[in-house]
Amino acid sequence: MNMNQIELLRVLYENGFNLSKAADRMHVVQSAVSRQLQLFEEELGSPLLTRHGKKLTGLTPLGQKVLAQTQTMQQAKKNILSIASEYKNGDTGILHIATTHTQAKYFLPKPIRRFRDKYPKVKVYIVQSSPEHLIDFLHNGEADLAICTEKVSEDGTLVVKPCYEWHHAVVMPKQHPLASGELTLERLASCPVLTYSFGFTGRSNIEKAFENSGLTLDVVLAAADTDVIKTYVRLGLGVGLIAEMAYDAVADADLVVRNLSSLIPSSVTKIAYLRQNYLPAYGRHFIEELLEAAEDINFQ
Amino acid sequence: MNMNQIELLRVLYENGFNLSKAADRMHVVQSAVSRQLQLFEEELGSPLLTRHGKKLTGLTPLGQKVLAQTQTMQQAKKNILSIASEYKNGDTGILHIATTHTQAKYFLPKPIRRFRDKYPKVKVYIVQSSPEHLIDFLHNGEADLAICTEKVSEDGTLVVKPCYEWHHAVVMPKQHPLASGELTLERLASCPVLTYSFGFTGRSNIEKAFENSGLTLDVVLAAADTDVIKTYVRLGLGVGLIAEMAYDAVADADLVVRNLSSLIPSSVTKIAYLRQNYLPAYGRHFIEELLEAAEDINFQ
DNA sequence: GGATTTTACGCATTTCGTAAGTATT
DNA sequence: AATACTTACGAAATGCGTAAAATCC
Repeated sequence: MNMNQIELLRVLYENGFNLSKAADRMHVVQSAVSRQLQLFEEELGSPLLTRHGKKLTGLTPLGQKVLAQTQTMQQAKKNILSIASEYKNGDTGILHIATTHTQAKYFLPKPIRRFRDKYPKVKVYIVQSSPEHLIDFLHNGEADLAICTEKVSEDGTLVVKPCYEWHHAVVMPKQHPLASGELTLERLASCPVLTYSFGFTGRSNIEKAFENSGLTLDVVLAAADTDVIKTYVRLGLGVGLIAEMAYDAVADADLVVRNLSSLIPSSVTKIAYLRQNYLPAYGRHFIEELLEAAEDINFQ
Repeated sequence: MNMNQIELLRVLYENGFNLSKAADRMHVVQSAVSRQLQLFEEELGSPLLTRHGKKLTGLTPLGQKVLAQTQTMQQAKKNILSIASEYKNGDTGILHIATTHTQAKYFLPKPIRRFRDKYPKVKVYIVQSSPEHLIDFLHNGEADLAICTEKVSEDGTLVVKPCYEWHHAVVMPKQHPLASGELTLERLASCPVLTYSFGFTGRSNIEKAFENSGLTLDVVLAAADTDVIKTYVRLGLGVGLIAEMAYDAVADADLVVRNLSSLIPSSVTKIAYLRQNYLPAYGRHFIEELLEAAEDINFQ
């Protein structure tokens, strides 16, 4: 068993069990990986992959379990290189942050700015995606940290730190009827509503609030992106249910914002990373920056 | 970076950073490991080991961190071989159980007997030691499971399952004054006491009970082993504070036993194993046997 | 027939072992 | 003086690439 065989299994998995593509990915010829796979299976005494004739079709039950182990091995290898690089190069490196549009635009700017002042030689790459994919990015090594509000299941492989608590707010044009009078779920339910797509930015908490009241929300437009929602609110399509921090007092001065903290359960944005993923010192400091920025919000 | 270099670091650590011994352990000549170490350090760009001249003296900070990673890599490698072996050989293998004398003698016999009936081809090796070393056995791969009452700190690397709850009891010769009348901590404190050594079989709970009452226990003999304690109780050295399940109604019929459940906090014996250690099916079934045997005790 | 995997064989690289040299205690 | 580590060099083993054959769709 050697590193290349370990890597091969993962690369095969990521490339539809296509030996030729896996060979390309690993910068060797097909015959080489074919041979290595044979040797690996021979050593283990059982096939790792299912075949139709010669063609590889998937993992055997054994292969699935072995794949899981190879992933921790490769993570450890990656960690070793990362640790060594940290010692050699000091405060240089890349931090891959998986997050959503809302966090990237309304929460991260300040902590990232402060982080960059302290660690000018560390590059910060924001990997933006839908919440359900953020954790995947952690697992497949495309991100070091995930910052998200929903879908963070604690399965023991993740370290999850609560970051800050926030509420939703409703935004609407100034002349809208909801702009005055008491705000109730009933009145909200009577309006066309624009809000986040399923799985985005606390959408599930919005659902929950209305379900508990036996009301149905009339969502006429769902978007992943607060700016899209605000754009259509301005066009008069309805009121926007957005994260409170996504309202900008200056840029959104033409809109009325009303807090929904008493109507919709608060959401908690969390920081997550793989327990087995080594975070260099600058990564840990970045988390500290996030938590400091979060305190400003939690105690405001 | 290859597997041998990874293994080398751990073997060096386990052999006092002695290259020659490490070479023996790995069944290669010294010059080979010397060269491999150089190559590894060269690849990482910094030394892993501190040196006085040519002699290796210890790990650098980098080496310490890398060692931690190499250990997870080797664990994963071990898991792969174990998984493959499980597929090839079915219900055969070895289960290494780290535990103390008390558990081995008074709790394990029944579940092990039942387990052996179901898995006759699995060998059960009991690695007996002091509680403080049991967890070490897990970490250095000498045991798959640990069964112990004390010193199980949950640091995230362990899976800890509570197994059964039990109390201490006091045993004494039949004519002893404590054999009749109300049992109190005061009366116990007035007797010479024989009990477990520090760190053994709930000894800390005994301490706690007396400390809370402001009483001092007069321990005239401490042993790791219930049978030793009972032997000296029979010689009249004092009363024995032992685990309730260590009293055998038949063999110990010459002794009086009195329950201390109202005086000394109950202890919980736990099952622990490394989260990252792959347990074959028979290992998981063994845990089930333990938990079943535990239920008989908990609900008796 | 195009794509994919396997097999065969020679070449290149890596790793090891022997042996000698250098440093440490 | 004995033990421990490094260096040098030839030998063995390992892994790769080219090319051709076999198989799949």
